[in-house]
Amino acid sequence: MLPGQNKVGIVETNKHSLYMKGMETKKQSVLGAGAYEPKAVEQGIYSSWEKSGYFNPDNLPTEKDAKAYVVYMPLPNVTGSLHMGHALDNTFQDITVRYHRMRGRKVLWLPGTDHAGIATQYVVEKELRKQGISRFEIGREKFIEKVWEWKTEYGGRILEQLRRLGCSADWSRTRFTMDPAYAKDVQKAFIHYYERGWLYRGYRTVNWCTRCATSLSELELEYKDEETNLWHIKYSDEVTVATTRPETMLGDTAIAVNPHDERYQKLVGKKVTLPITGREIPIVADEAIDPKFGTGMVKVTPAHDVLDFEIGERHKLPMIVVIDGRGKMTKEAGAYEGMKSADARAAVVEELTKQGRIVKVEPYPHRVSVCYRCGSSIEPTPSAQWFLSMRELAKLAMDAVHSKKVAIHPERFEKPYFDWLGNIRDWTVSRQIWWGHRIPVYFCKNKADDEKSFVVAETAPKKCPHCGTCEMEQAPDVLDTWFSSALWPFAGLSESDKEKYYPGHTLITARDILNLWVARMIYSGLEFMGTAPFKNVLIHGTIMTKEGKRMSKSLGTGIDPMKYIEEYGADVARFAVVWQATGQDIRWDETAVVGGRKFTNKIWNAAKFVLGQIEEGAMFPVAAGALDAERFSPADKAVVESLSKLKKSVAHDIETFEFAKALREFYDFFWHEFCDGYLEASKAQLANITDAPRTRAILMHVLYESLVVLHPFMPFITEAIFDKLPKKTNALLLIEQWK
RNA sequence: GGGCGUUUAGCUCAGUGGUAGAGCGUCACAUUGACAUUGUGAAGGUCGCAGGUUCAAUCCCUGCAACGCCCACCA
Repeated sequence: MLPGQNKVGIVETNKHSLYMKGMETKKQSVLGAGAYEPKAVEQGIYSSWEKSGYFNPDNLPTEKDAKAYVVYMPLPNVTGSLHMGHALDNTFQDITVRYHRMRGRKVLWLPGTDHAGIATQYVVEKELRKQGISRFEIGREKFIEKVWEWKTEYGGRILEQLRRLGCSADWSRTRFTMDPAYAKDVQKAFIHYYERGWLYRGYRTVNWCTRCATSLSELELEYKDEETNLWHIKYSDEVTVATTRPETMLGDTAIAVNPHDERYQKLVGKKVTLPITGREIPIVADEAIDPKFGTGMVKVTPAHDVLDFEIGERHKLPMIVVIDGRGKMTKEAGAYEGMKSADARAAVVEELTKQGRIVKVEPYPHRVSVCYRCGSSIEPTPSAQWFLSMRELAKLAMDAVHSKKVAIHPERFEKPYFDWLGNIRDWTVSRQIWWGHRIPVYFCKNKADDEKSFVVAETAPKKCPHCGTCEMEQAPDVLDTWFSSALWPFAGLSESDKEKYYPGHTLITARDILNLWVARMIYSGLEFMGTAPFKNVLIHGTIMTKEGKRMSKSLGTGIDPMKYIEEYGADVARFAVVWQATGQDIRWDETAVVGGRKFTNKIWNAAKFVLGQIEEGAMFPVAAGALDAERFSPADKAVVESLSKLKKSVAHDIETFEFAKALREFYDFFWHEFCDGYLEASKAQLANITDAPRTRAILMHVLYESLVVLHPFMPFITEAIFDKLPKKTNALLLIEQWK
């Protein structure tokens, strides 16, 4: 029973009221006299849903041949807490999931969390640092223990928040990407790729975060604008290069020019002396050089620039490492050893200036790459890493979308998808952090220097095939977090579920992880399961501040959806989000929350009115025959027809992912046609003895159908009202069938 | 350098080849009435700018501008 509710309350007689005539003995609405109070009922309703077991498709009272409808939840990071993006994303998912459950499908919404390697390690390291502990002091094993502790304590928070939002995911199947069964699939995938010859080890210049001390893939980089200089440095009378990074010249092993650049063709094959170090380096010709930029001559530092590394490979240039993995100058940097690279830059410029070699300094706006997790600058650094060849996998992913086996909505997002896959480079999948899936690779201890003395296997071989004596040692690297999340649609399922609940139907997410995650799930599904993991990808808008700025916790521009849930209830938060989510990016507007609040009030009061009119013994839903269409008044006819049109339209909208449109249509119907129009008209009809029974039936009919149609959007208030309807069974609106 | 998106009422946004719409806000009136978290009504828009197609353009085409986002191995 709701607070403020009064089961025995009697409606006061009202002599001035026409429609109340003859109804003095009617009971007050079972919804009581008070306003709707979401805070008082939402948690209770949610737990009755959970207790019912109907979030689990295996418990649904579906027809034998009911088709499965599966949605894989985009994995929130264990470090995360609910933000507006999650609220939008998960409300959309919940709408589709609740809708299809009501349409009789066997619905599974699979939830889980991602171990989020770098992000989580970063958070826990920060926690430890507060206690004055560095991860190196306590060592790998102990550190990982700490992360697990942290995960146990905080990792479930976001899932709790999703419950508060009303998400009807099957929590009994919740997976964490480092659960043993999941880890098994990750290992298998690694070994599978290795056996196919697509996964290989290489020593290359890769993107390296100097703070996290690990490699990163290109999708894990972010960019920051920086004002720097383009220094023109004269190496000799004939050779002047332009660079933004003078300190790396200490590691130069060539000068490159475009082969068609007539100015410099005669220099190709000659040598030049590198200032400061005095080393002689060759001048080579390479197509990658743009003759129009700078002087048309480029210093080549294969160890500290990804493009230069490739030039180096083509011309078999040596690599000289002058900056280490922590961003400090190495022994190779001579006098600059031990300096931070930024300081070395200043020192090198100073020295070159002294030597009169700086011939020009131009201010140069530049974009530098930074780590997407910690924001530290990226230092390209050579290291031994594992790479996944993307040629075949990218083809699988492209074909799936070209053939429309996977449809991306809106279609324009196909372009960035194809652009990325079409120009893809091999994926650096190894990371030098501790928190994550350790790669299933074992090295021979006795031939530690031999890059080829390893075995790829699920467990350490009993006997080392390389030396025959050692116990092999597992490689220290872990996998890129996205390597494991790419497997989510099947690795998140038990073996028997893989048969029943793969593939899914629609993946709903924001555009920022289209390639990082969605593309990788598509080819992983195709490679390992033989089918794409879903038929549709829905990319929704991004929620920004009202000023059009990105919502970000660190900038203090974020708005916490929990605030609205706590203050006005989940339905209002969901309403506000969906109301605004028309497809474009959203500039968050508080007035949508106001609208939602007013709307819940409207629904509650309309229901109160209808329930106050029904007679003893009346039952929901109304039998079709009771509607007596023959005798419909124009108002009756209008509302019944509108409702039936609305129902079709909302169903269509949900199936085509037009959630905002659906909600607005419902809003217009319910508020204006039903409340402003029919409810008012009904008052006169109820006062007339011949019209009253039919009118009551229509009121009941419209209320019932409205609850059904609105439930996917605003599940709590609709369930709260449904609960009070006199009806034959005690079933939940959650599984009421939308017919 | 390339691509994409947006530009409509005071604010946030829908929308359509033929009198321009919503939410919120504003103003007036209504108050024992399911609901004042309300009702009725009103004010408020050369639909970014310039061309073009058309009988007709806010909508289609071209160009421009502003804002935003993404991609790129021009150092």
